[in-house]
Order: sequence, then C-alpha cells, then structure tokens
Amino acid sequence: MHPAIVKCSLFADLPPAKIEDALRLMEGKIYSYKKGSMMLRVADRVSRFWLVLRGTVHVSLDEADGTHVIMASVSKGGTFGESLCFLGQNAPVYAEAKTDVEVLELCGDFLHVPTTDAFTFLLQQRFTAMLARRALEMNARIQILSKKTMKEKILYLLLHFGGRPNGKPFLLPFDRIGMAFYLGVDRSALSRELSRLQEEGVLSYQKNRFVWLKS
Amino acid sequence: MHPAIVKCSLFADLPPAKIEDALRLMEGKIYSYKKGSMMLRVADRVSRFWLVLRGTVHVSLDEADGTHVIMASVSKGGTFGESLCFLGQNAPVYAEAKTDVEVLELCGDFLHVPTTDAFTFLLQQRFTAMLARRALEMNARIQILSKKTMKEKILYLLLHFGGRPNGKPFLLPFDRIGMAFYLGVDRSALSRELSRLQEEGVLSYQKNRFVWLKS
DNA sequence: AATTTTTTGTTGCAACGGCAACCAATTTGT
DNA sequence: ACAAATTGGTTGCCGTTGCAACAAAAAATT
Repeated sequence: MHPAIVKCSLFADLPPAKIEDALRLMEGKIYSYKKGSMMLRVADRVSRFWLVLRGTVHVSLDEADGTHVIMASVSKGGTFGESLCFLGQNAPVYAEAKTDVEVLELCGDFLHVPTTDAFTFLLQQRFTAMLARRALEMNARIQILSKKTMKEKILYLLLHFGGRPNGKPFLLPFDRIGMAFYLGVDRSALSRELSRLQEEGVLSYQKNRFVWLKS
Repeated sequence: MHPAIVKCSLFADLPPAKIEDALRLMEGKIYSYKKGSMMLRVADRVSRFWLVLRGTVHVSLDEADGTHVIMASVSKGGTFGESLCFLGQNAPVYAEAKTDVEVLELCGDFLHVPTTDAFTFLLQQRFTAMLARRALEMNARIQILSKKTMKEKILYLLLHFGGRPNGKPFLLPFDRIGMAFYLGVDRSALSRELSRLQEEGVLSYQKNRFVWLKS
C-alpha cells in the first residue's frame, strides 16, 4: 500500500484489504500533474478532494489588491479540498503543483449517505475528524501570523515544521518566496532576517534545509 | 423559539417541534455567565459545544512569550468548541465571557452513533457542514493577518464585519484592545491609524460603532 | 456627586521591515 | 556546455508601527 495513503488519518491503521474497499467506495483515482500546473482553479465546482501521494501542492488566493496568500502547503500524506468537497462549493482558492505531483482523487458522495455499515461509518467519522483537526491546525497559522516581529514568525514557523531543536536538519515545504508569503512578509526582508539568525548562531540553513544550532 | 437558535445553521429552517427534538437529542442546557468569567479553561476536556444566545465570547490563547491571540469572537447565533467536542480533545484555548453571556450547551455524543433516522442524520450532516464552513471562515482571518499594512488590515476587518460600504453604521464585537489583538497589532498604533482614517474621511466611529463615509 | 477604574486617544522615539535595485548562485532548457 | 531563467542574498532608504508614557474621556463604584 502506498506510504502516503497509510500516513493519512483517513486510512491509518487499516488493513490493506480494507483500504482497497475504502478506495473503491470513494472512487479513488490517481492523477499526475507537472510542476506549475493548476490542479484546481478559482470558481471550480468541487465535489472531490485530494490526497497528495508525491510532491507539494500550494492552495492559494490572489486578492484584488494584488496580495498573494498561501492558505496551505500540502505534501505527501496531506489532503486538500475536503471542506469544499463536503459543502459542494465553488472554490475561493486555487491549487497549484509546486513540484511534479501525484494525487489520489477521492469522491465525497459517500459522506452524504446514511449508513449502519460499520466500515462506511468509520470512514465518515474519520472524515469529520479530519475537518475538526483542520480547524485546529489553522490556529497554528493564525498564531504565527499574529507574531509582531519577523524573527518570532520565523522561529515559530520552524518550530512548527521542524519540531523541537535537536540538531537534526529538516526541510521546509517552501522556497523563499513561498516562505515569505506564508509568513506574510517581504521576501528580501526575510532573507535579511534569516542571515541575521544564522549570524547569531541560532540556526543554519541552505535553501530550504534548516538546522537548529543552539537553545 | 430563541432567535439565536434559529440563526444557527444547525437549526435553521427547522419547524419549532423539530428543534425541540434536536435539543433533546443533544441534551441542550442553558447556562449564564457573568462578564469576565471563564467558560472554558486551557486543558479542560471538551465533550460539549456551545451556541451563544446572548452576549459575546472570546476564544483565546496566551503563549509562553506573553503573546495574546484571539482565535475567535463569537456572538449571538455563533458556536464554539465544536472541533474539540467532536475530537474529545483537551482545550488548547480558553473561552471568556466579554459581556454577560447566555449559552446553550450541546452534547456531541449523537455525532458518533450510526443512524438511518433521517432527522438525526440531517443534524449530523449539518454539524459536519459547520466544521467545513468554519475552516473556510478561518481563511478570512488569515487573509486579514497576511495584509502588510495596518490600514489594509483595518479596512478588511471592517469590510468583513460591516459588509460593503453603504452608509449604515455597524458594531464590531471588539473593544480597541480586542480589535488590536485580532489584527495582531499594537493598540495605540491602532488608535492612531483609526484617527488617520477618520481624518482622511474614509470612515467615522465612536467606540466600536463604525460608519463608512466614502468609497 | 465624587472618586476610582477602565477605556480610548496622543505623541516622541527608535527600529523593524517594505520596497526597489542589484548581484550571485543555482537550475533549466537547448 | 552555454545561455536563459529562476532563485536566493545584499543593501540603502525611509515609512510604518511597536513601545512607553501620558492625557482625556467614559464607565463603574461608593
């Protein structure tokens, strides 16, 4: 079974045969997208959601005033589109492949059918739990954006994606521009601040690979 | 039937008798809290969620570094605690009554029982839809926080809570301090910027009552 | 009514960070 | 291997805004 599927809380801990059943129920289909291609456009009607098998997808929004906001960065094992899928809404955001990407497309129709079948119900429950967890995760983002200095934003972002400082290097799912958008700051100012942090000996990095040094 | 209940998407458009049924199913109980009292503390185990009948509740979080973040401001007809309730998690946030408050406490146990009863299933579906919509709403907050100037943040906040400029005054559910926290900016700087906007003739206000003037 | 407490507005100062312009390094395509 | 394009880093300038301290207004308490 694909590791990304097992990683997703929808399918975690299920025996392979059950996962097969689930994929059949959700009409799972695998699609590939080239880097840079649009997987979902603004105003598209959404009736499926997606599980990323390989690569990184950014869910973003461009505003009238030109502001670009990255709502989410989704990589292996992550999902996107569930909220819109459940509501059957038109997308207020677009999804773009930041690398070559493989996704598993899943149909949410089974969510709207009452059932006493234990397995189907389990999947429905897990789906709802995903939505609940999603809301909780967005708090983390709001916390980061509420920081008043860029330094704080950076450190919180790195803690969020890289875990506690322990000397092990980790990767961010952003290039510099993406990181800047995610933090809501200017790219060059971000580079400046990162240099400063490296100067101070707090952390070390090349590109999107970071290591905590002290503290 | 209480207007706040009808306003909530869980119960909207249901005949009163059905709402009664629903409240029985969810073990609805009404509680009152005095302004300033804690309705939910950090680390509390959550197995209910709440519908605000009267007053305003802030869901917030205090971080180790002293940062105070308002995650949500909930007033009449709004709900909070659903995500935590569904997951049965301990609260990472606290809820405080910003005014005298009346809430309807609802039990989420019915969400975890498979059913073919059409009405129970309808409520389950509506609950999940609430979670999905919540995630979408949080995008609005993230958009506001991603703005790079305070002026933009303020204008977007006012658009979000006050609707399109049309000459009609509207109330924000924040005092100045709350507004500042919500925008992630300094209170006195916020006052300064608001004065500037009034000076420029963009809007007019006293306390938390605002009116758009031009544009 | 008078006093205390809370809330809001004002201002000077300093620095954080947006912006623009540029260079360097790396990656991509041919 | 070379040119082009993309990505990351640097720097000067100066406006925005955090911060602190204080004044004024409003609300709450006695």
